[in-house]
Amino acid sequence: MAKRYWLMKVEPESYSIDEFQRAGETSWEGVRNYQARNTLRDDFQVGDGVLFYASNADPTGVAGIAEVSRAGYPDHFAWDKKHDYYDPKSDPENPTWYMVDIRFVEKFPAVVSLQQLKSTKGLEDMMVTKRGMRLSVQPVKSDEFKIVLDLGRSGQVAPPKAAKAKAKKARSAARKPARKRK
DNA sequence: GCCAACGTTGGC
DNA sequence: GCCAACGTTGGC
Repeated sequence: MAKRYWLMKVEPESYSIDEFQRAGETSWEGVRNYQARNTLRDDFQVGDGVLFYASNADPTGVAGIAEVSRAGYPDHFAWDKKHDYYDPKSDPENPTWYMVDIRFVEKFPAVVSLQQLKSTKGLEDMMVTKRGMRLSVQPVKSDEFKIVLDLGRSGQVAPPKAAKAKAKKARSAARKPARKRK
């Protein structure tokens, strides 16, 4: 099987690239979305490349690189009643949720911001650049991985605020009326 | 099986 | 903190 590439999201508040670098390796538990579960369980292979993406961060974006060090295995945190990730639906005989392990590879000199990803040629199809994309484990094409890797290693900084303001304006223009809610 | 309500994600 | 987008739940 050819090497594949993934993007994994995490909020620095729960796990930062610096913590990851110090630890060297970490388990990746707590994914509670079926689509992401399927990917972890069925598609992750040892040696696959991972873009470590910091969400709700400053700046939000790809902070570095990891590699898969253990393929999908049952998320045992789902069976721990006292744990936040506890889920009574998951049966040890037939686990609902899966996790993987990843190993730290490198931290970029500067985060490749979401804004940069959106404005870089060749990354137009990356899922993470799509509005409203919440999937926490996403496939990445090898070409895309390469582009992000080059950007990250170059240490190029994010574009000026003007670009952000422009993007924001375009977004609100596209916004539809809110759904009615009680 | 529909769909409104709800809870969560996540950019800003 | 705001709020749009999304996934899940549950009444029918």
